[in-house]
Amino acid sequence: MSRSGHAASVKDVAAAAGVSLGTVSNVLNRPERVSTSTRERVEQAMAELGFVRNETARQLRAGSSRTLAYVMLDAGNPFFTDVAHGMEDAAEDADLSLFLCNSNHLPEREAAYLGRLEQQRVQGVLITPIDPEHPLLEELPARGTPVVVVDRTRDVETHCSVAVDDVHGGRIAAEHLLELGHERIAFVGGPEAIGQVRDRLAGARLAVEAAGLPPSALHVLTTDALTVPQGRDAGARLLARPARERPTAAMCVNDVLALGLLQRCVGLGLDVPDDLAIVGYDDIDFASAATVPLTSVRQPRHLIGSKAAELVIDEAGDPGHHHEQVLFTPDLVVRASTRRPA
Amino acid sequence: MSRSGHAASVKDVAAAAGVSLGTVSNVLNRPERVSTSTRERVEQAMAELGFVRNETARQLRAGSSRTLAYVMLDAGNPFFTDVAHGMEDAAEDADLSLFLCNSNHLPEREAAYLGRLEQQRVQGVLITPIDPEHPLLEELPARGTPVVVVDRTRDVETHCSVAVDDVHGGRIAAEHLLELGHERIAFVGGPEAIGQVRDRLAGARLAVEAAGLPPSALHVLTTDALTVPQGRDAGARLLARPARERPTAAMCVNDVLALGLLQRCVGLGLDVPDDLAIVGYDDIDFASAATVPLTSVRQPRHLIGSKAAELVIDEAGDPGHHHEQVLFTPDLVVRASTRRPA
DNA sequence: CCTCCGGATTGAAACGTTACAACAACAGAG
DNA sequence: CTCTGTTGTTGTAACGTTTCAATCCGGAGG
Repeated sequence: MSRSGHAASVKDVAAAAGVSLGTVSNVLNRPERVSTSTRERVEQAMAELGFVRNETARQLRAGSSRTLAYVMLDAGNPFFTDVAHGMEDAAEDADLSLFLCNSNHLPEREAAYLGRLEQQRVQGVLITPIDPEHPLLEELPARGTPVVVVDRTRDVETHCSVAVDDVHGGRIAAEHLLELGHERIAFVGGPEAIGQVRDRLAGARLAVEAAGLPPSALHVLTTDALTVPQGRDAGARLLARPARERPTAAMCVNDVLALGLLQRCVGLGLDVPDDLAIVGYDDIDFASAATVPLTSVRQPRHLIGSKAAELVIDEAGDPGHHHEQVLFTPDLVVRASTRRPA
Repeated sequence: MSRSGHAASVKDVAAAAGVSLGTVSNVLNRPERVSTSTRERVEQAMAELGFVRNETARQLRAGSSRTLAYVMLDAGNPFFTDVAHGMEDAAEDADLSLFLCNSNHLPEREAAYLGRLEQQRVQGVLITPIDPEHPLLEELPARGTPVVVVDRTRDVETHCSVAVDDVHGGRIAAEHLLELGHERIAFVGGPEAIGQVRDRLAGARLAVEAAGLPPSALHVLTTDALTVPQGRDAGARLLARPARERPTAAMCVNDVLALGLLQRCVGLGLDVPDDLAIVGYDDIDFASAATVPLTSVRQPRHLIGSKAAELVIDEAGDPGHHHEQVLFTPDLVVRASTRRPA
């Protein structure tokens, strides 16, 4: 392969092989139409020149690209990387590439990525948006770029979405604690602006009500974010209460939060699960790797991703596509962090 | 914005605004050359038609794209996402987009991504390769696509690399334990095929030697991978030894491994750090969030990423670029998981 | 010997953008 | 009035690929 001047083009290959540029293209795209001898000659020329097809030009001519993109909310959260994993597998099956973009909770960055992706004419965009109401989420599909919303919902006609039933998830987490006999349960999470926080809380309330307990059985401990430090802080606030009226169990909106809570509580001398039972949410790998393995609500992460990718691929390819709102049901994984109250 | 037919092009905008297509291009690229009134007319037409610049065509004409890509080894490992973070920031400063690709330890997927990225003519590729000796890593730069190797090294003339001094990291981890007075230290990690495992072990051996202890003071516990389950397994093997000859401290190649080890040891009734001190490596967020916060070797993750991105940007832009092998020095973060032996 | 056929190959047009030389319009200087 | 700028606008030629109608050629059928 030569490094001379600029990258070799079909024209250069054609010249080197002594054929027309149309023939080179045929070798690339419809090899069966080319005689064996010329094909070999062309292939050799390509190898010698180190020819690399210019996807940009192909795409311009063809109008379509071979890539999907997932704009993720937080690449540092294992939940989202597992979702991305599912997408990758589906993309690979369809012979597409998946590019990951990390908005990292920054609205400007999210908008910038969406803009670039639309300009690049990607086949479709998967996104876990910072704000599901953002107008761009309607504009892209209106202009022809399919968008699938992942792990959020919005009942709107412009796109498909794949999410998980958070009310149900909150409910089964609370039910589990109630069945164990806990009657004072802390709900840890926030801010309430986040849809999942609201939904999971609503589910927990349903469970409390169904168990015939008063709403006050649920002690809401609001946090500023779903992070480890906020979990630690919630732990400190919990411990500040007199033991008599302190909840005997806590359910967290997030495993990450639960890990912070667990750390602080154990650090301050509480026994988990005997003094305080803890339920997390998401079932990230680190939840089962905690010193006291966490009971957690598991979401079908891989499936969320692969289903979302399938939807966006379908929308891009099938003119008769009709939008779909998929809702998966989470389940509970019981581990050592929950037990009957002492 | 109209959704009629196909996406609006500069030509459509020009027609709608009653100007030539060159003028539209000027509005886009050199607005100062256009009179205010025509500019406004063109801008209005663009808004009405929902014009989105076709980056593909721009790029074909310009020859250069506005994107970088990072082919990461394992998007589920927080270390790499933090590195990616640093790259994002540097890319944003240079007004480039960063696409993340997850090879996920699969050689075919890594090769597929490299191929597509080269075809897309990205400005540059950042990669933490599965195998630093892979021939593609030389071919891309030879054909004109800059490649920077991240968190691996290879003394070769074809590319820059950014890595961390693993021998030094292994050394300071071991020194810390030795200074605390530990004389039987387990080294947990593997397989040895991984360069970092070899280097960190070498560093640990240097420290032991410098402390005047025999090489046998270091008990090597080889694992099959750097994962939580492997850490648990190592813990079980450690505990199987009679207490008298059991190491009083362990240093792990990885925090993830260390978390598994911690979990199993505590689960089997050992006190950490009193019965067993543990040092991790990478200082991932979950290391400080563990029930017993982990002492760990910290690498400048963000800096690794931003430096790597700067190098690749420089190589892409500056014809006089000369390759550079950057080596950062890690440091130790002491937390509750290490203490003087009982 | 002419015609026709089918496979192999070619040449030109098109995709949407940008750059650039050329041009128009008009003002002010001489 | 002409000349010289200046300012704004236009038309056209690329960029590298794919597609498709047109052509070429050798051989089979009449």
